[in-house]
Amino acid sequence: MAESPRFQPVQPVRAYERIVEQVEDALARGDLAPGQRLPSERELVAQFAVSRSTVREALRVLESNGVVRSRPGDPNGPEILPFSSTALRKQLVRLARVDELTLAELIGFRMIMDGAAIQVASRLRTPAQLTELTDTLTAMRTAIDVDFAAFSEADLAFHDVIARISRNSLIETCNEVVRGVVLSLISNKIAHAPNSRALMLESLQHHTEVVDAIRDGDGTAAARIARQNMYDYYAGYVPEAEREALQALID
Amino acid sequence: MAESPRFQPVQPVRAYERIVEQVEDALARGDLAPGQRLPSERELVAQFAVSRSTVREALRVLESNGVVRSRPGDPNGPEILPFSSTALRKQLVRLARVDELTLAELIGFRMIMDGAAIQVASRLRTPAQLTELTDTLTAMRTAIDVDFAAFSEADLAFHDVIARISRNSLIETCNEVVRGVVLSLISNKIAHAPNSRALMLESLQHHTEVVDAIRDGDGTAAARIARQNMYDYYAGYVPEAEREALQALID
DNA sequence: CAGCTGTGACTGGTCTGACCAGTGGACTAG
DNA sequence: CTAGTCCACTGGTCAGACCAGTCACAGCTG
Repeated sequence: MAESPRFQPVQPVRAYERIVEQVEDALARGDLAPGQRLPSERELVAQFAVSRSTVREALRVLESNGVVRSRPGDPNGPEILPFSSTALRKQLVRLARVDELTLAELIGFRMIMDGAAIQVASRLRTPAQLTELTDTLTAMRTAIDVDFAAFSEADLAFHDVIARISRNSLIETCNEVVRGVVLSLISNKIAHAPNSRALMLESLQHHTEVVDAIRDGDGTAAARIARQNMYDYYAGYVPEAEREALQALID
Repeated sequence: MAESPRFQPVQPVRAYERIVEQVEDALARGDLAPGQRLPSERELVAQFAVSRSTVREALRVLESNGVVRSRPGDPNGPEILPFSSTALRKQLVRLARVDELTLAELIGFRMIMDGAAIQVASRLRTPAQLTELTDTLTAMRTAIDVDFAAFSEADLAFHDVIARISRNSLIETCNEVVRGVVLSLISNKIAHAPNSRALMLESLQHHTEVVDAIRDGDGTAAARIARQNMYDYYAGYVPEAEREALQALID
């Protein structure tokens, strides 16, 4: 033989995988859209010509991936869900536990992403978007007197506006996911919330400085301030030995 | 009643979910480690006191999440897998399709992450690590004469060293995942590989400039060069209207 | 007529038991 | 000690059954 073709290792394809594949392809092609319904399990049994066990295994995988949701008794069948970052977060949490991701790595990640989003935003922002930012600042200010939860919500809204301005939803999705992981790690390790009002005031001050820098159009400064703020906020939870890598992110 | 406690919406917990939960908890606690084996399905039926269907649905979910792998006939039972970014990538690909993530967003993400890693690396690098970097450069140079695949491999090794120096494996994991998504998107849309040798030479030149900047300890410059290089490399695939957001990342 | 209620046809969740092709370790023959 | 055979066991799939829950609708009540 002239040349042995490079063969690929082959593993058996299970029936339920073909079903998952077909559903995901239909979703990618647009034949299936969020909000639509899948036929009932027994109907799928007929369409795919397999047993109900097989259909159910496929549905369990799709459900675990956040593609569909089944509810018993629902005559409309399983529902196609809109994308949510839940599954992404789940994988990241797993990565954090199994691969021994440190808190410092997660915070460093957020410092990078948040700083970058603000840098882009200060370049691309329109005057209207700038006032939108200042509006969220006032919303944060009033939320301080209400509740810590309300303040968190206003904070989220702020970052949401930043993400919209920077025209990169991936950044914001990652930010949100990692933020959730960080919070869960911290609340697992440390019972905190000491003097939350002072924290909120400080955070508001920081955000105000960032918006000022964005107004000036100085993206580098805005990003530096944002990273510094996040460092100040979280560094207390990070072992001293790992702080150096975070400080290196600030200049 | 004095104050109505805030009730949580409740959804039924299915039996297979409890099984998944128990396995993942055992993994998080360290009672189960990659390489170990789960009991066989029929043994699990006895231990969890449920039917085989239920056990199998749990195993399908775990398998879909990259936690275990079942092989028919294996008397040792399902294998606990080490973490791999495959599941993470799967979710990201889904995000890209369903949430209409643009190529520009993905590339912007990589510009940010890669630049940040290089910035940290130029601050933290030891002399030994610096020579390690130059070593990978020479490896890339020799790989050019071999194969494009070999060059890609050397390129990956370079970024691996960067990640190690910057002490943040999350950055590198995300980089790798997004890189895979970008490549799949590009190869789907464009049949390319024109004059690959010139591309490799140019890429090598860029990497050399980055290492020079790292040697000088100028993190800002190193990061800018890296981002500029990535922009040059990918901008051709991005619609002009979306390039502005990428350019804003470069300064 | 509007509004409530009871009912029944369906849903998904779980179980039982069965068959098959394939695997790998133990056992045997050399 | 090695090479080959064999068989207990594995996971993949199927068929059929039961249950609790949901929802649409017919029919009743005011």
